[in-house]
Amino acid sequence: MVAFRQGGNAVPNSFCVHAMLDQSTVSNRLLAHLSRDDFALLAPCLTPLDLYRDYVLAIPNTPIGDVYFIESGMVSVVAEKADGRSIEVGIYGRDGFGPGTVLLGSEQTPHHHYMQIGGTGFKLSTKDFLQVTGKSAPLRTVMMRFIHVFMTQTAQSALVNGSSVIEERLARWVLMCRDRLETDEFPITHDFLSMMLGVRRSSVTDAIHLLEGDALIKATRGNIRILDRVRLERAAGASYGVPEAEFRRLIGPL
Amino acid sequence: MVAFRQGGNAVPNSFCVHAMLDQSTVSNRLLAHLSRDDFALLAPCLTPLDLYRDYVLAIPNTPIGDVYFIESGMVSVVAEKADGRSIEVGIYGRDGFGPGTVLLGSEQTPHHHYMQIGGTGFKLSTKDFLQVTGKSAPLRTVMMRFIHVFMTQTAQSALVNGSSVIEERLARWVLMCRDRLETDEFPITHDFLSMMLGVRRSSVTDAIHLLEGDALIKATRGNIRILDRVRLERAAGASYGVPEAEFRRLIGPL
DNA sequence: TACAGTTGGTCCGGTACCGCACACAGGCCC
DNA sequence: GGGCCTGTGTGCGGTACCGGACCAACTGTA
Repeated sequence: MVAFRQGGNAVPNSFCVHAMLDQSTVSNRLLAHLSRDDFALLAPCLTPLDLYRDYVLAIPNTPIGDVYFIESGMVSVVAEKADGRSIEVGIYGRDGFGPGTVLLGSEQTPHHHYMQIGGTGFKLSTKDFLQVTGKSAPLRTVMMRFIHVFMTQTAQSALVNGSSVIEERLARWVLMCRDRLETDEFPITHDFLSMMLGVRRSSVTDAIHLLEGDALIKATRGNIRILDRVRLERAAGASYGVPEAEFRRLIGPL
Repeated sequence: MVAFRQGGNAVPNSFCVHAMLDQSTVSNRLLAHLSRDDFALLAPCLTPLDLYRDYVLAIPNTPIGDVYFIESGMVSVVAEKADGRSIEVGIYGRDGFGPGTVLLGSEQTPHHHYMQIGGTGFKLSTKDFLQVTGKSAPLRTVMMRFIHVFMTQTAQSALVNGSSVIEERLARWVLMCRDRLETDEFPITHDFLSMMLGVRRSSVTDAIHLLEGDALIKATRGNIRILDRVRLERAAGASYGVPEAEFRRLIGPL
């Protein structure tokens, strides 16, 4: 779980919970890259919580009450068509926060945000988040830059959905997941992947077999393990890398 | 062209060009929806210019010198893969400005921005833009909200690229184009459309024939005319409408 | 140990779209 | 007029992926 030191007594007041958090122990990249002062501004508002699988961070077209910083696990951002078909337009984990739209002047998002892979994180109320970001321009800039990176990721999804075969898109997804989880192995079913990629479940099975055939990954029931990261990147081809490079350029190492 | 009154002499100084512009005559929706004061802040920095077809507003991964507000015509935002394949991730016209990334703390964008259909607009230097948006929170909010809408559009592109047939996607594109041009007829070739949609040129021809067969559009050499807007929306199905609704909710009527 | 629920492997016919190629038509310049 | 470029119509074989179904294998609970 998360490092968490109480300063005095952790009583919520009208504005923030006075919980003292040690910046050197957080694994969220945005929080870690904040200046000491900016972190001190934000930390008292953060409430650590367990983000179990399927935990809902945001419901489409519904006021966003809380903003989340992820420490571990992974969030899927999913767009849904009126006819019921849906597809993942982006993911974030310890590299970011969400839903970012609150910083763009929209108290709603048209997308689902939910934990695809369980983990932990912090939450703070939208109100507190806007108040704190309103106080510090550098802090706001870090958050904005993440939004830019996330937008790039969404654009990349649009690109590969329209121009890459499933095998490549799967390789991309696995790599993106790895980047955010720090592990080579994570729980995921073919069924979920089929929703993420917007394809048929058995097409995912086929694509997994292709990657397994090249000894890039090893799939077991409800689980995928990466065997050869470098060659997996090669398999993803031009699908993978653009938003990741933007992250490093603007924020820092993943 | 664009209504343009000079106040005194239009000499550039170190900060802004002092050109007086009448808010009631601009057709850009963002500029039109600004408060009188915010408009007065921005207007002196705006230089009107002709945005001819293929005019480049932004080159990928290159510092953005100028920001543009579109008065007429249409911009394509295109993502390109390392293997050369590219696809449109969004469009904007008199509904917006670009490249929005400068407001998100990135002086670059990974995407191409260029005039797909020629028109007119205003430009101002990135420096001026940031200075002005730094002065007024309400003005910044309007710009941010447009970025949110554009992000929604990109996400919608990801969704339909992965889950809709070409005919539907073409119908969506034509409708989006119409929304931004105020005309039912506009110049576009099958070849360009094939790049936008990320499909084969002859697949576009086929899709056009399908829509023509239902008397929804009429295509002539290098030109498309909308015959029945309502039924065209029906043909686009669930592909069309989400970002448009966000625009109306957050900014105002198109 | 039996059962139920979940997950994965596989097979079917069907089709949307691909890559490529070639012919033809509209509009322009000499 | 003749030549030329750009844009459009069309055809052919190939394939990636679809929708749907069924069964086998694994896993948790009784």
